[in-house]
Amino acid sequence: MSEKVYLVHDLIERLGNLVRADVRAVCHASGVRPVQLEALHYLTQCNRYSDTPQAVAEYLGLTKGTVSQTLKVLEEKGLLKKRSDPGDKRVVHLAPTASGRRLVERIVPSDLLAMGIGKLSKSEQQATVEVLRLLLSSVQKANNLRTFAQCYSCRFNQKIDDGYLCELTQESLTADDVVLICREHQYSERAATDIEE
Amino acid sequence: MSEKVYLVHDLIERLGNLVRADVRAVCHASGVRPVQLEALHYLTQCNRYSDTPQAVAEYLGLTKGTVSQTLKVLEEKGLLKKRSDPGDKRVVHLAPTASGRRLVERIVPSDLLAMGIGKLSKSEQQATVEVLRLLLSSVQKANNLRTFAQCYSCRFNQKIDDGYLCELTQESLTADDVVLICREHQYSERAATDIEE
DNA sequence: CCAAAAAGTATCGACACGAAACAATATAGG
DNA sequence: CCTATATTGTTTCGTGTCGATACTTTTTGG
Repeated sequence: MSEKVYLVHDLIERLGNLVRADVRAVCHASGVRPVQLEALHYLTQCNRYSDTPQAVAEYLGLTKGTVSQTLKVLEEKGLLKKRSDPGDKRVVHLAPTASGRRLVERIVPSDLLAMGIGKLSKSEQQATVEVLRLLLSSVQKANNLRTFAQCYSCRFNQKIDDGYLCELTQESLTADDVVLICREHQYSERAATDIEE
Repeated sequence: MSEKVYLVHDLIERLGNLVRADVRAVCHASGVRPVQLEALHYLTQCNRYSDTPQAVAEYLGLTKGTVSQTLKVLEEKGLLKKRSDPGDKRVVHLAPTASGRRLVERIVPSDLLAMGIGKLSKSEQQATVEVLRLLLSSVQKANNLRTFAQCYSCRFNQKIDDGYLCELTQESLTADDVVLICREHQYSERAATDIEE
C-alpha cells in the first residue's frame, strides 16, 4: 500500500480531532453534546427527502436506535420539531427550530478552523476546497456510500425552464432546493465535483 | 467570513465522520473502543518525551481524568504497559505491547480511506498530502496549539555529526528518533512543512 | 521549609452507543 | 382482498465515554 495512505489517514484524523475538540468545548458551554449539534447541523442543510431519523443515522454512521434517542433529547430541548409525513405515516420529518438554527450558526464553523484557513492565501484556500472535495467523492465512490451532496451535482437533477426537476421523485425543485443536501444523491458520470460556486 | 471556511469545515467534518464510522466498525469487531485505538495509535508514533497520560490527553483533546480511565482499560486488556519514570516519580511512561501494535496495524489506515485514495492519481495523492499538511500546520499555528509533529521539522532539532541533537532536552537523537512525534515540537520559522519524504 | 504547581487516579452522574425487541405502516404476492 | 415481508421509528438495557471534582504524590520555587 502507498505510503500516502498512512499520511492522509493521519492528517484527516488529526484535523478531525482538532475540530472536534474545539466543537466539543463550545458545545459544552452551550449545554449540548457534539453529536446533537452534528445532527442539528445536518438538518439545517438537508432537503425534504432527507430530514428523517433514518437519513440522520446514515449521515452520521450511527444506528437508528442511537439517533432516535439523540433526536428525542433535541426535541426536549426545543431545538427541533417533529412532524409526521402526510403520505407515509411511518415517516417523521425533522426541522430545527429558530433557536436550533441559531445554535448551529454560533458553533459552525469552528473558530479554530476559521483562524487556520484565514491564514492561508486565496489560492491555497481554493486548493484546499478542491482537494478535500475530490478526496471525499473518491472515498464515497470507492465504497458505494451515500454521497449526501447537493442536488445540483446529482445525475437525477435536470434543468427545466422555470427551475429544476428531480427525475427520481419527478418533483420540481427551486434554486434554493438544489443547494440542499439529499440522501438520494448520486454523482453524474462526468466530473461533477468541478462545479464552482 | 469567507465562504470557503464553511466548505472546509463541512468537508473535514464529513471525511472525519466517514473515517470514524469505518474505524468504529472495525474496532467493534475487535472489541476495542475507537478512543482506545486512537490512544494506542498515538503511542505507537510518539517519542520518549511524549508517551505519558498527559500527552495523550493533549493529543486527543480530552481531560486527563478521562484519559486515565481509557489507559486503565487498555492496560487491563494487555494492549499497553505502564512504567514509572526513574527521574520524576509522578510521571508514567506508556508503551503498546506487541499485541497492541498488531491491533493498530490491523485497523490503521482504514480500508475505506485507502480505497478512496487508491482511486486518485499519483499527483492528486501528492496534492492531497500537501494541502492537508498545510492546513493542519496553519490551524495549529493560528491557535498556538501543540503541533505533535516529528522532530526533524522542529526548531529545537539540530543535525550533528553522528545523528541529531534536541536543543530543548540536550539529548542526542537517532535517525529513528527524529521521525517520531513529540509533544514539545515547534516548527522552525522557515516553512518546515515543505520537507519531502 | 513550605506553598504552589504538576502528574496522575478515583468517583460520580449524564449521556452515547449498539443490540434486541417492539409497534405501526407500507408493499408485494398469491 | 389478505397475508407475509419489509420499512420506519421507538423503547429498553447494559456497557462505556466523558467532564467535573476531589484527592494523592511528587516536584519546584521562593
